[in-house]
Order: sequence, then structure tokens, then C-alpha cells
Amino acid sequence: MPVIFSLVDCNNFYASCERIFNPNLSNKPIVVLSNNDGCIIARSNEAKKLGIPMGAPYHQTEYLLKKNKVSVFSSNYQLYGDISRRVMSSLSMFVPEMEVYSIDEAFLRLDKHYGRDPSSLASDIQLKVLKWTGIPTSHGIAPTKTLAKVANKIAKRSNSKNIFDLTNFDTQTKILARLPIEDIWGISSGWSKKLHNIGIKNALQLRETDPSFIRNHLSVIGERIVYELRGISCIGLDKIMPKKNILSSKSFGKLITELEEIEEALANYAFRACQKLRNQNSKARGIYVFIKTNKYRMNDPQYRNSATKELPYPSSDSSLIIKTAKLLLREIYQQGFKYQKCGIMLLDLVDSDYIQNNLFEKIPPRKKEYLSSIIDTINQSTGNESIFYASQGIKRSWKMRCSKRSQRYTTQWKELVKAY
DNA sequence: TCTGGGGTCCTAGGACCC
DNA sequence: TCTGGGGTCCTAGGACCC
Repeated sequence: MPVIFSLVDCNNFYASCERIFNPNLSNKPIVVLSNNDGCIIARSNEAKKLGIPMGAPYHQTEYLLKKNKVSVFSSNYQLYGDISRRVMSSLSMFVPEMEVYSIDEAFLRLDKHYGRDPSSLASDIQLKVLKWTGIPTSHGIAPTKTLAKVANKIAKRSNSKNIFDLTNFDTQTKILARLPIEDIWGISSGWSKKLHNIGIKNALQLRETDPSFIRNHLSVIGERIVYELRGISCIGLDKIMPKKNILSSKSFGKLITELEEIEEALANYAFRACQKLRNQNSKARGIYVFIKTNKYRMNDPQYRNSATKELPYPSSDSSLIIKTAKLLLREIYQQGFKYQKCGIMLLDLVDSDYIQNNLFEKIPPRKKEYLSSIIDTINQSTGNESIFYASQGIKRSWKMRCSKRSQRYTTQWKELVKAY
């Protein structure tokens, strides 16, 4: 029996999340902004129709948004993350063989399912997810993940059902002939330029090209795409794997010049990264820290730098990681620049349960690790930042802007929906 | 004034070894 | 003119994704 994948994608996910608890917004244009209210990262269909572009800087589109009475929201990741978990767990009740691909997408293996017609199964799933979570979804069905992505694109365009079955080879041929290569999953502007230069403009042409020829131009990843377009599945379902690196970085709410202020922000990002680290039961073997100025301010002197350091032993202890991060920051900080952003990456993560201590290294102090996990527990039960390290500071002058955030309806007691 | 954040994978090339 | 050759490991950087 051939493999059948379905790609389930939540329609305009962040905008749909905002609508769940605010029904007045249905059929009205909505956009959601990135961190710091920087760019537009999600739009409802109504906003798309107004010609508001994806990724546009907010300040450049503000006029257009106001003129069309578009509702604007800052990102509310606590809400979106929680709704995402509900959607994914609803999906898994129908199809356990699934891969959560991103916050709003999942691949399902439909072929293992009881000989049911894939479209009708998808239709059942779609209905139940909407009922249970309030989120509308699109479903693309095909023999490979790459083709399922194509099918999903078409499903989304359809006004009626948002389900499209692309398992038939002749249908694939017709559809791919009309699909520009840059619309294929895995082919972005750089590669699409290369392909245009060698005369390949649509997905059908790419499918019919010799895979090894493509490999020479686009590495094995490109070669795999050719096979996937031919209906030969090369990319299977991935299990949820622990992250190999964890990054925490943000632009500051304003430009910063002083070391102390950057240190404070970095300590906070490091704290966040450590929480994520302990959440997946890992320890880090190294740390990477970077700072940079705002590259868009051409008239300001520009500076960016980074530094890496190995920890004396794999650790998830916030105090050690914050301390090390600050040391690295001092190495790279230079006076006289207006800094826009800093970040920390925890490198070379290993499972806490499988750590072999090097004979010649110090034994890591377990008490501190334990303290870190206690802090997590307290913060989880009382709201996010009841306890923090002194180095995280209280001035928080670097805090990001998010003036238009909706309530965190599902994760904060104080922000529950009120029913009158 | 204001331009996101968080990831993965692959390859080329340098360092090092015998 | 020619300056060993071949292997492994590591890292930086570039490509892609949402």
C-alpha cells in the first residue's frame, strides 16, 4: 500500500487564535505583529485582500491599517502556544502517526487508517478540530510530504472545503505544470534564481530533470525534492526530537549603549534559555553569545561580534550559565555603539540522564542544578517570573514593546475570559 | 522613533595526523 | 616545472523552514 501524507495547516493561525475569544472579529481584517511590534507576521484573509504584505514593517503600513480599520495585535505567544497544543492533541486522537512540524502545521500518515477514503477522513478531522478548538484548518493529501505541501496550498485557495487530494499522478502533472518553482517547499529565492538560470521555471520541469544534475547544483536536498515531486517519498515523519541548540535572543525595546543594561537583558534571555533547556531535560556543553547594532541605521557606526565558550561540565544551572554569558559579553562589548539586539545560544545539548563525567573534570555541583529546577516549579505554579536572579535586574529598560497584546486567556488566571 | 525569533541541515575548507 | 597524499574531524557560513 502506498504512503499517503496529509499536511494539516491552521488557517491564518495567529489571527484565528485572536478570534476565538473575540467573536466580534470574525469576517473583519486582523494582523498580528512580530516581537517588539516590528513586522506583520500574520494576516486574516480580509487583511490579505486589502493588499497588506506579509513581513512588512509595521510603521510602514500603519497608515494603510488605520485607513481600513484593521485590528492590530502584538504577538501573544503564550496564547498561540497553548491553542497549538490543543490542536495537535486533537489531531493525534485521530491519527497517532503524526509529526508536529511547526506551531500551526502537522503531517499525518493517513494510509494506515482503516482503508478509509483520505478525503473523508480529513473532513471528519477538520470538523472536529474546529469544534474542539475553534481553529479552521486546511488539509493537503498526497504520496509525499513535498506534494502534500503543494496540495495544502491548493486546499487553502479553495473557498469551500479547504481539503485537496493530490494522490492521482495525472492531477499532479497538471498542477505542477502551473506551479512556479519558488512555491515548492524547500526552494527559496536563492535556489529559484539558480534554477531559472538553467531554464527550470515550474515544478513539472523540475520533476522531469535528472536528479543527479540537480544534486550538482542544489546538493542532496535539491535532489530529494525532485524524487518527492515524482511521488517517491524520501522524507518520512520525524519524531519530536530534543533540540540540539537553544537560542534566546530579542531586539531591545530601544537602542542601548551601556554594558550594564545589555548585561541585564542578556541575563534574562539566558534565564529563558535555561528554562527551555531544563524543560527538555538537557544540559548544555557550550555557550554562544552575540551582540549587534541596528543594520538599518546606515548612519550609525555598525558593530557585531560573538564569542563561544565551553562549560567546565555539561550544565543546566542558571547561575553558571548567566555568569558565563556575562563573561563572554564583556569580551565582545565595545563602547561607543548603539546596540539593538543580543542573544545567547546553548550549544551541544546532551540528555541529562546520559551524562558521562570526564574523569579529569570537576564533578558538577548537583545542588545548584536542583535549585534551578525548584525555581522553575515555583514560577510555573505562580505565574512566570515570581523568582529571578538579581542579575536579571528590575529596571528592564530594554523590555520589548507589545502594547497591543490580547489577554492570555488560557494560561493566566488573571486573564481568563469574563462571562457576564 | 519603529525593520522578528527560533530552528535544522549540508558543504567547503582548514587543521591535523600518519 | 616540480614542492606527498589521503584520511578524519571540526567549524563557519550558507541555504532552507515556519
